[in-house]
Amino acid sequence: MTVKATEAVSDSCEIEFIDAEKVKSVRKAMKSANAVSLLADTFRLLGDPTRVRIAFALAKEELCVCDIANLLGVSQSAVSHSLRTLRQMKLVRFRREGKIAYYTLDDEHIARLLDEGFRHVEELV
Amino acid sequence: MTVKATEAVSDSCEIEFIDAEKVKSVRKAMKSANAVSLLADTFRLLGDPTRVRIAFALAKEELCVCDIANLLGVSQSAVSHSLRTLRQMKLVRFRREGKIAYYTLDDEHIARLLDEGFRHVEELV
DNA sequence: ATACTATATGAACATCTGTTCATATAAGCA
DNA sequence: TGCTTATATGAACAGATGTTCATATAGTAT
Repeated sequence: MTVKATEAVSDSCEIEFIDAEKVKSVRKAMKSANAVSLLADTFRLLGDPTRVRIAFALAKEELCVCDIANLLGVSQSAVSHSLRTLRQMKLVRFRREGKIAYYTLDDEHIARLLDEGFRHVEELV
Repeated sequence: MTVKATEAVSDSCEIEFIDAEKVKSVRKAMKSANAVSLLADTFRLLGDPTRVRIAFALAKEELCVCDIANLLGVSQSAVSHSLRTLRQMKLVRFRREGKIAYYTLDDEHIARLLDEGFRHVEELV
């Protein structure tokens, strides 16, 4: 079902499209570059064992920086840097109580991402 | 509610724990290092705009390498490299039909990860 | 066989990322 | 005022990552 292309990329393949119909429908459903970029940023932040553990811990309990560091066996500085990037992408939020900063997940989507993700990897055995 | 610690990390904070109870309960719930590592790998793979778009496209339609490359405006080589890493983490699977390799998402978890993720970023406005 | 083509892959390169170290800030207490 | 401590952050460095380029492989057709 090879069909002529309307806008093929020169470097990709010689023939234009194998199935132009499917490509067209997917192109129509495709998310905006901005949404894709934000989502990739979100996943990239979670693409690190330390931050996965931080996020998982914060899904269970509100915790301060010090307790997170001790829980994970990671330096305070490393945790603080990680929390900053997580904060910038709105994955976590925090409140200050005197000297202590308490962090939690920012919304339920993140907790569900973790759940769904763990369900996936548990199938990998 | 500061309590004595049983196993604090020296480099993290001077005092041992702010709230040992919460830390203890989180520690009990914590996933294995292996599961965490696999999940971080999974997220890291999706932490790239090109691969997010590939995964999203494959959530909609089964597509060959050539059509993915044209759809995204990316070189065939880049797509093939990306598909390889996605394949290695069991995020996608493929079937061969003659010269052509058709790819799809490997399981429903990945599609749900994308959905949940997009729902999160859409709240970032 | 040869020619063509869809896909795969190794190497190289520039860019990005996570941690460490040192230091700064800010809050509580003497 | 000082002293202590919980957190934040900038700089730097080693290691990882995505793309490109060149080339290899595998399947079709002549």
